[in-house]
Amino acid sequence: MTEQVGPGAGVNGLRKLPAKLASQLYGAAELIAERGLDGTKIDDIAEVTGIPKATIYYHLDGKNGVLAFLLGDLLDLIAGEVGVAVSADEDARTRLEAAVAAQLGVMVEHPFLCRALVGDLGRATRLPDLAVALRTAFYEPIEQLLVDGVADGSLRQVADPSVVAMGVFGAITVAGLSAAVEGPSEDPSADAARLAAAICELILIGLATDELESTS
Amino acid sequence: MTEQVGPGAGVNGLRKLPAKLASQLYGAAELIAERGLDGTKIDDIAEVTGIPKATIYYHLDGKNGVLAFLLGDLLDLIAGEVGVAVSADEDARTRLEAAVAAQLGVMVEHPFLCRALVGDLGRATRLPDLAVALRTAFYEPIEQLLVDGVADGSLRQVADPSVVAMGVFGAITVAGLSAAVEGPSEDPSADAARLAAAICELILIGLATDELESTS
DNA sequence: CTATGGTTTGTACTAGCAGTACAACATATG
DNA sequence: CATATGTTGTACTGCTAGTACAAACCATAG
Repeated sequence: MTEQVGPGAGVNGLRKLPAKLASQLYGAAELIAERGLDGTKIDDIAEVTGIPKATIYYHLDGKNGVLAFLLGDLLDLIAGEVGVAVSADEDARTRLEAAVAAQLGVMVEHPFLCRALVGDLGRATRLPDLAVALRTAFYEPIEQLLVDGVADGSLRQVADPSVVAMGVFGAITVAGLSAAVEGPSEDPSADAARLAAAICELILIGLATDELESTS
Repeated sequence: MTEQVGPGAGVNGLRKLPAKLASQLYGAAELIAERGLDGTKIDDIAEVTGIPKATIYYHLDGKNGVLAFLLGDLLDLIAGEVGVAVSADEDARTRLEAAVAAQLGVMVEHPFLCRALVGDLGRATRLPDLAVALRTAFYEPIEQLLVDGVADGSLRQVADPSVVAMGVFGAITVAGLSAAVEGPSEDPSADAARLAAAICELILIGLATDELESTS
């Protein structure tokens, strides 16, 4: 309905955006995080970023374009960091711990983008590129690690791997999101480490005491 | 900014809505789930529900009112079912399993409402009632169970309870959401049971194999 | 200096939709 | 029947996303 095959650039109008404009655009993240994309007028974005409305429209595909640009960046960042963690030369369990830390690290460092992401999740998933990027950045690495872990013996075989992977993904992401909502952290890396430790504890050794281990 | 102290009814205009209209309104859930609230015109809602626009505005506070009504219902439902599970006469671990099952059960049975909820999460959290209801329905029961579990010895003491509670909440919710996005299930109760089993396995006994249990 | 082609920006305009106003009508209740 | 409460169609207002376009701006090459 909305976009077909953008003439030159990617699927949106982005990707060739001059560095200067890109950096200015980040100024809109907080606004969008606070009010949601719909509560944010294009003219407001123009004002806080200092980029005139006409220029925004020249490069980007309107409001959605702005969101797509910002979130696309965040997702690339996460995918990158997590990718490094995942492809280290360790057993899967260790890499899983590293991946958790990596994802939470990026999230804690970019609270506004994270909040914009949750707040406009619906719209984001309706932007085809972003839907894919979301999956790639967040979900797939975890899924892969669970498989690897079974192979190398560092993680347990579970009955329903895809549901478990989704659960792990949810645990990490919601923890990160809730931290982002609290507002910018004073010591991001410490905060991220704290979150990562708690989540790893949860997903690796669980909450049960060492008595009966039967489930059902 | 938006609303102050609604004259008569709750904070929105809802709660006294005639049963007939209420049931008709549910017809809008699928639409909103699919397109997001912003992609949905009030006139569309009027058409699919069969309730004339003027009538909608007579009872409800516009589009947000519709969303608030639908999600408020869902949240009450979840809070109810989970509440029953949580207050049973069992150890905390068993109640946690029941609560997981209860929450997932309701979610699987109302996929469209769930999708509407995620899709417009931003807006939902910006509607004061809903923000509270969200917390009450989803997060608080879990938090409480973790505390109880430590007290009665059925769950482990963790270093950072609030982060862990958030993680548990995320695991459950994201699993349920992802099931909702797949579309309506053919056998909701079986599906819910499958999800619940997987999530309980994850959060209770974790993924690590029984070797070294040190976390860093 | 001048021509050419991309970029930048102000201004004015169009179109679509949320929300409102209001009058006519319906239904119930005493 | 009278009054109150709910129901609905119709017409209107106001806001804002997005577009059109022309005038500047800036580079590079000749």
